[in-house]
Amino acid sequence: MASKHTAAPASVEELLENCRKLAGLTLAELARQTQTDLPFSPIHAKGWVGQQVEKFLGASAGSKAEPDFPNLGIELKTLPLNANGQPQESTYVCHIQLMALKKQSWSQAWVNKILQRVLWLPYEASKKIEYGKRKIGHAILWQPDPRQARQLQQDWEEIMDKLCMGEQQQLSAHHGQVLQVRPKAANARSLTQAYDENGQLCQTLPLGFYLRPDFTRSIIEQRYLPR
DNA sequence: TTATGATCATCG
DNA sequence: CGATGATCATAA
Repeated sequence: MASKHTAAPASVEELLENCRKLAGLTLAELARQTQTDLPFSPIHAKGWVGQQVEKFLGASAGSKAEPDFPNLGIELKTLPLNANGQPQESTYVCHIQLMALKKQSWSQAWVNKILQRVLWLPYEASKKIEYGKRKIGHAILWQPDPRQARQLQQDWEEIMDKLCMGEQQQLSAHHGQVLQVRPKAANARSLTQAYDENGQLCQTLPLGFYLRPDFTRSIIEQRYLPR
């Protein structure tokens, strides 16, 4: 379903070429490209940049069982940068299905599949810059290096161990070196079902996986290392 | 309601 | 003042 969307790119090259067209654009120019208006109040349009970039690049929207570019196996993530050119916030990766987390292996984990190939698209998010004048940067097609892969798997296994034991109440964003678990909900009153320590159904906060800012920081810094 | 896109705002 | 927990918008 891509009625209002650009056609999905057929190749990585095509996708990267489209990214080059985005590089340097301001958010106001992006809005023109996607035939949208800049949000009246950015505070009430938190996901706006990500959604417009999806539209521009022809990512599949609202899909839940596939990466943004299913044929390429690539996940798209916009990466807001602060005034110092660094990620300030954690990056949401995916929802955690608390009712279906039995006996998953890291290699089969949805969060792992998403993170196999990520197209990072950094952009200026400093509030010192007027919203419409913030610029989009150069895309980075990334795959975790061995060390990063190890860190991710380690955190995931620690987290999943607790979740599988029904200990989601004892989990917090404090766990995990690079991958963390945090609430992912409309608000603190929206609950979802899960099993508690005794295997009994209970109501709990919906959770999601997030990447810590230090981790995404290291990803964009990799680009400046000699190869 | 669940999942996507995220940032906000308070607290330690 | 950075990180955690809370919150906002939208699609299906």
